[in-house]
Amino acid sequence: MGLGDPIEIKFLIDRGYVRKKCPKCGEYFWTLDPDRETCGEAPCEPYSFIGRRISDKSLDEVREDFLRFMESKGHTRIGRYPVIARWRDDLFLTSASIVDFQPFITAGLVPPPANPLTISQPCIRLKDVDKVGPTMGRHLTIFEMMAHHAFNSKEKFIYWKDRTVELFHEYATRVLGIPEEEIIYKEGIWKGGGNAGPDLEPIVRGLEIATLVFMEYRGEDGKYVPMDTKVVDTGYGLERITWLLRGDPTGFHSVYGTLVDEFLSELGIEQIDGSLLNKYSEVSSILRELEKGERVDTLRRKVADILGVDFSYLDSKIGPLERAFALLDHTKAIAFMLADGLVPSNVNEGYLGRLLIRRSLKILRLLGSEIPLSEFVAKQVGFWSREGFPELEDALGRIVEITNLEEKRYSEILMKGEGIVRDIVRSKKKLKLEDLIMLYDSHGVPPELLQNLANSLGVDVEIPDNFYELIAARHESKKPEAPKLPSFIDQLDNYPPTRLLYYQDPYKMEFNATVVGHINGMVILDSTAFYPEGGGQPSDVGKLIWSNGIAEVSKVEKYKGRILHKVSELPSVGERIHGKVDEAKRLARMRHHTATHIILEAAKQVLGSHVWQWGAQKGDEESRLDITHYKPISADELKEIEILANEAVMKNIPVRAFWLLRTDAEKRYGFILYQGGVVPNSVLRIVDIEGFNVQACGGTHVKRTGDVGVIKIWRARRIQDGVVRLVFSAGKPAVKRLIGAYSNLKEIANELGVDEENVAETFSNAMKELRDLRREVRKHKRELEETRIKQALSQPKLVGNYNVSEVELVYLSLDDGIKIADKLAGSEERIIILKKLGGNRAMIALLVTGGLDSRIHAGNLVKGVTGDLGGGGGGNSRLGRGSIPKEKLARFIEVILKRLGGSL
RNA sequence: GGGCCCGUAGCUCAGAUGGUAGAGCGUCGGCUUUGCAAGCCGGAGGUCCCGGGUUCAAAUCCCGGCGGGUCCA
Repeated sequence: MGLGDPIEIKFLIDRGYVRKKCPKCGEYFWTLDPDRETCGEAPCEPYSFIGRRISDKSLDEVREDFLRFMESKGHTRIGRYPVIARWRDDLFLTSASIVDFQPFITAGLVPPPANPLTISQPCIRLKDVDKVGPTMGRHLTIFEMMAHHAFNSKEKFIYWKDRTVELFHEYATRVLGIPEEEIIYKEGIWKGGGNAGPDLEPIVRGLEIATLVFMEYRGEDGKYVPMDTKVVDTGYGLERITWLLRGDPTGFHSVYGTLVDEFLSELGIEQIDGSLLNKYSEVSSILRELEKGERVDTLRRKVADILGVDFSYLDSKIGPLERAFALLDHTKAIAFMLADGLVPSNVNEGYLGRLLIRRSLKILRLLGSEIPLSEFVAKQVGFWSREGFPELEDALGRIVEITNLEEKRYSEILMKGEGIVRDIVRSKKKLKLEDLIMLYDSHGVPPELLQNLANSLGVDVEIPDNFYELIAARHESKKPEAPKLPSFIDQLDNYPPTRLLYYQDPYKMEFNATVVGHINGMVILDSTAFYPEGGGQPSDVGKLIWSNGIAEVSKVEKYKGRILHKVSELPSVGERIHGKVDEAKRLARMRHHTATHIILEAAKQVLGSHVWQWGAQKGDEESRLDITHYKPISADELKEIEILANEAVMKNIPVRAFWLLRTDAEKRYGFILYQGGVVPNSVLRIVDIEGFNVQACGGTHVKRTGDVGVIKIWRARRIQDGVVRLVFSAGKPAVKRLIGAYSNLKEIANELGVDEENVAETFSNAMKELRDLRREVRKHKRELEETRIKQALSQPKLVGNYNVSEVELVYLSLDDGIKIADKLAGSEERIIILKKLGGNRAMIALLVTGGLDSRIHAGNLVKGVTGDLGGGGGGNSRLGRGSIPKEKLARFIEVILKRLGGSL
């Protein structure tokens, strides 16, 4: 059976279901009613559940009923995973329950935490973010996917298609109370994450409430081939099911209950007539144009037509509601993301968080609300803490703080944007598309928010429909190339995997081994103590020594379990060698590596659980650790982190490294393991600083924290939004630099004549004094120079018809001299020559005042004369300046005076 | 990771084509006013982020660094 074949479920056939084809959408479906025409799903048919209540269960109750039912059918209930997909490097957010188990469990490489299992997983999807609100609850960015999963391997079969459909069927009829004849099963094909399989989508009263996927193929060379593990991947939309049961006017009423009214009254939006909203919801379900990218108001016009109501009336009623609904959804998503440790940023998942926060702020502004966003988010925290997620409450303080910081930053950006718009309008009298693009692209100001401002400045702004596509087009760039595998990668299979001595004993620096082969000028041994580059730890260097040779090892790499040593000389295959790792370097790196784990933990304890390792690089003298944090680390916090880290050192805690099966490790320690990135293995190496910190890590570590020695953090600086880099040293280099720094300090203290404790204060006093003195000196210089210039002006030489004065500046720069001379000359007709000697050149300026410049062009005059004298110059008609060799100065004056005299 | 923008007085920012560093707000002093809101006059306040280069001459042009912002994936 292949993809696209009819999906024949014995269970359904036995119950009398027949297969039909929907004339509207062309899809195949199964129904108990032989006379049924269409597949029953919107838009082929409108919703028929609105206003028809089956039960009034809340979201929380529906969730609990589901999980209990699946437990009664032999499933083990497991807790939710974070909405940030920490265990994956190909996804930022958890977008489906199956995401929790990919890729290792679905591929059969790692056993699942339980089998079969049931879960209700909060998921976030930003793909349909524009539709949240307008579709009255069909689309949400955050929703819960309830699921039961079974992982069928060759060794162990759990259940497959029939049982899956049977489970759904019993749940729908017995637990939810839906009459059997109302359930329609639509056939489909599901693809995602490299896997595929047929699926059945149960439809009830126009709404698809679940997807039952039978994952049995994986993509290979453009074709789908059967998988060894067949996975039952179901997804039950908790929000949709609750909506269906309650028959509320919109999905938001079902999900958010009392919050809907609270939000509306806070926002000052009036309630809308319930029956109109019911009708709007029903009709909107059949208009799928929106999902094809049609504009919202086009959709609304059509609905107004169908309902026979005035468009502008409908628009004024529904518009604000839609925004409030979107705000309900976004603020819930924000609460979950921040609670799960997301730090807003301009990159990665941090950017997705910021996107939702900014969208919400934009909504608030468009609604004219001045209530801080954090108040709405805090309401969500309170609400969902009571509705099954008590863990949100613990993060409330941080959630509010981050939201407020983001709001503050956003208003700053908008204010800046307004200023830029005013400037543009003032100078160009219009706002062009390229200005809008610049504003958004460089400053983050969305054009929608500029319309009011622009109108008030009397300028039209037209935002093209494809504005954001234009932005995207500007950023089209080629995708980063996949990391290149070395050409010899296939030859590696000819050699046995290397035994890794550095894991058996990280302190073993000398060893004996046999050469098993060469590749590309690099040596493969049967075993080695050389650590290859990886996990931010640079590769070891050292020596290989054999009977009649010796070679420097300059670099060590690891591919497919084989370790390659780059050497200066090749020992022949079969040769017994003695290896010596550069011990000093290796020990320094081990200390730095363990110190990295210690500092990370200290930072988490001081700053909060949102702190996550972003990247790290170990060195010999200095290492760095980048962590996520939403504001700069203060000096006090940094001290606290340092003290905590050094206390961990002094406690001399044992550091243990061992291997664990991935699932067991996750169960035992959680996803906090994946600090250094996701390890793509089914077995993880765990580095455990007992009772302090645990991480999955492939590096070499010291035996006890005491071996790290002193930890000193040199500086903390933001390397990008939401990420702070800590630069530190551990052990010897830390001690060396501390000693050096202290002796420097002493020297300065000596110089200042105070003891070390008072250096900072004394120095800042001295600086202040220096500033004051400088100011005073400049004042005096100015006064002295001014009297000299005054004197020169009072005794001008008459050259031709001009009053010419000549001054050599002693105290001031040429610029300052010009200023003073110009001021003193006032409106009198004067020609002033200023000279300033420096090095072996003379700088000169010729100032022409009182309108004389209509007859003499100072710049040209200077340019001509200096040019003849081996210098250069220029300027405008009032002021000419230039420079010449010092010894030509007298000649310069002579020529200038001659020309002034003769130029009549 | 890639692109773009920015760094000038305490703050917000001007400073085409290189040639005497400015404005508004704030601050200080004075005047006007019964007082307040405010108005008028005057003063102080600058390592033009740092370092190189080009040039007779760089806030301005070029290169590098540091710092900030923003967009995209």
